[in-house]
Amino acid sequence: MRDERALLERYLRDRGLKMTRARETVLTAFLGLESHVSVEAVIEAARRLDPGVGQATVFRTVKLLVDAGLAREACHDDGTRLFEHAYNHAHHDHLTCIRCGAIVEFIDTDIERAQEAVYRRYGFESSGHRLELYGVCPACAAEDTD
Amino acid sequence: MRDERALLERYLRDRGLKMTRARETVLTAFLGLESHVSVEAVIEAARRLDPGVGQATVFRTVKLLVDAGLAREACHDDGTRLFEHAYNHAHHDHLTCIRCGAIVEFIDTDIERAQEAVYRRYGFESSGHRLELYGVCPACAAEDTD
DNA sequence: GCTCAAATGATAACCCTTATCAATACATCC
DNA sequence: GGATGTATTGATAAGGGTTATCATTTGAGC
Ligand SMILES: [Zn+2]
Ligand SMILES: [Zn+2]
Ligand SMILES: [Zn+2]
Ligand SMILES: [Zn+2]
Repeated sequence: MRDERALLERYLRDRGLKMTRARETVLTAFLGLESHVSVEAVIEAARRLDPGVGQATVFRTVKLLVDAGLAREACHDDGTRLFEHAYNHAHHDHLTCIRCGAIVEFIDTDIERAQEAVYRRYGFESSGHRLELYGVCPACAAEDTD
Repeated sequence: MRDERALLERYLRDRGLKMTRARETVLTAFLGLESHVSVEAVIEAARRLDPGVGQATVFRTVKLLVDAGLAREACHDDGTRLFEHAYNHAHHDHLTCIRCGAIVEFIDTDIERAQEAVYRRYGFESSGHRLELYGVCPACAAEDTD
């Protein structure tokens, strides 16, 4: 939290932008939420801290957080974008339950390595990837057999 | 084309729906396009065949094609959904150039196998996945060095 | 042909996101 | 501390893609 705030302040200062109360509110709200949140969830959380914050400001600030390296866009499959913490939160992929929405974060070195091989095979320079595995989690599968 | 039409007719008949001129137009338009097309592209193609077709109908029909197994939703990263042919078009993943938008379709058995291992590791039942690799294609990379 | 439910197309509504803009808040420099 | 000038804010409107509404038309089966 200290670190994140310092990181944002530095990011802003470096490009002549200002650290404002609204931005502080949005940062605090975002950091207080669990990962994979919509902007709407951030808006609600921010307004619990300060009811007057405008939604346009939250959209703008979340974009700032992404640029500053504090947030990262995660899976967005239904038209709504989701964001997760990016600071001290290494790259990972997602395994999502199509029933209950549970999300498992995982990193698999075999997959990562094989992806690198695909880049080489086609002569592409890598600039990131998005991998979402969909399935039914153990809990939901157990309900099926009841 | 014969097969696809028969497939759609059967799908419709099986659930009391009707094969209409508009649906035939949309099917023909979609099949005549190369893969990874937006609904808007299908609308344009359909209206070249029959200017009177409504856009709502195209949206509805594309959804039907997906349900019937003739189309599949592909990558949609900017808010616009893309669709590709699904009949006689096996599963594959995508390698996309972030400069020119070129798309390479690939299938990598190592990746597929490693994904199965992830499902087993977390006890999930697999129901499909989406893998998009992003990078810079050889042509665009060559431009950079000019 | 007749009948009735399904389908159409024009339009409005919807959701998420971005642009506009006058009013305000911030950092810097006296 | 106070003035200055730009960045930021929040309310609102606009935007793009998609879906809902609904009177009218079309299709399949009898
Ligand atoms: Zn579940
Ligand atoms: Zn995550
Ligand atoms: Zn390229
Ligand atoms: Zn494809």
